Amino acid sequence: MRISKKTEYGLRALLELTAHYNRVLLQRREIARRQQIPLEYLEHILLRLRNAGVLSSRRGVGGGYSLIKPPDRLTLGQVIRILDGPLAPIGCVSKTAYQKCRTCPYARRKRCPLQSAMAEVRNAVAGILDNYTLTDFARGATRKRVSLRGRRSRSSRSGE
Amino acid sequence: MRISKKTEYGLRALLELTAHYNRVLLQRREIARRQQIPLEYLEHILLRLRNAGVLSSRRGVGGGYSLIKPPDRLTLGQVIRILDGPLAPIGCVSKTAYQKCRTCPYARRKRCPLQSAMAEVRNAVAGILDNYTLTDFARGATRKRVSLRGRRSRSSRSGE
DNA sequence: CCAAAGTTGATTAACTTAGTCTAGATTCCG
DNA sequence: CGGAATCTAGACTAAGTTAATCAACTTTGG
Repeated sequence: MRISKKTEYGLRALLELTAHYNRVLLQRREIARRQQIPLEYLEHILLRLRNAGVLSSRRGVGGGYSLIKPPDRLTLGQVIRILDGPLAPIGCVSKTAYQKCRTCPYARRKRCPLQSAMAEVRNAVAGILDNYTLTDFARGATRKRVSLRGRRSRSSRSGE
Repeated sequence: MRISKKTEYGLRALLELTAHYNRVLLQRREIARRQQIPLEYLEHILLRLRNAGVLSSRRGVGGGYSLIKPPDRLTLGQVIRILDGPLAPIGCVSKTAYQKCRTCPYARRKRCPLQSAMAEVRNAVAGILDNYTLTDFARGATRKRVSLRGRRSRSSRSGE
């Protein structure tokens, strides 16, 4: 049930970008230095977040990266899905990347024991990470649980 | 945050062994057939569960596998740790396999944002899986949440 | 034009996953 | 005892993933 280094680095990079939100652009070099991330590897991660619509960037002199949306509109769940894939432990309980069980002997019956158990895990994990904003994250605090309620962003309605 | 095929197969195999607890020994062949698991791969899994003290086995004619302990004394958390490793998303919040962060710039400060967030996930996951017994699992039901309280097995005091 | 900075894709080494295969050790039965 | 059934153990493999590294290219500001 691990997250990858890529995701760890990505989240740490977003910590820096959250602290600089609405200030100057942050350069890869600076992010890498402060968070002790290998520069060349960080490039890939920032690029991926950019292509996923999380970051914007500008090239050339004085270029760098910044968050596109305010940090209280982006959750750890969204970021982890971008970098590491679905939160669900198993495809058949994923809400954002559902996959039918192919060989499971319970596939056609009312309920599959594995599915019940893993669904419970998925819901717990998504319940935490989809309500944990970058703002909460940067604050190092336990999230404020209702921070997204009522102004749900398009992609985060507790979907796994 | 996936579980591996190995773990999936292992849990499905334990489903069969739970159903046969205190009856005849179950053979690999039979388990593989019923749960549609590649026989040779299943061997590895059963062996690993045996070496971890979960199963006992007997060779020769009429041999097979059986659970060592009653199925309400074994949790999904224990099984997943044996086959897939720690439940924690990141080493520095694991209770059963703690690893100090090596390069994290927060390592020496009061608190690390990543650690706070991931600890919350770990606790949620372990809270579910360490109280989900094979009996609950086989029943396909949501666990009875207090099933282990008061008679905690040596290895499962909510340790990740 | 030039230097700073992001963009992209190729490449790599180590590891993990999912599985197969072969040879050997036990056990039971006749 | 001999042989069939069954588990034990470890080598082997193909494909994929992880965690990088590197080099070439494009864009931007001055």
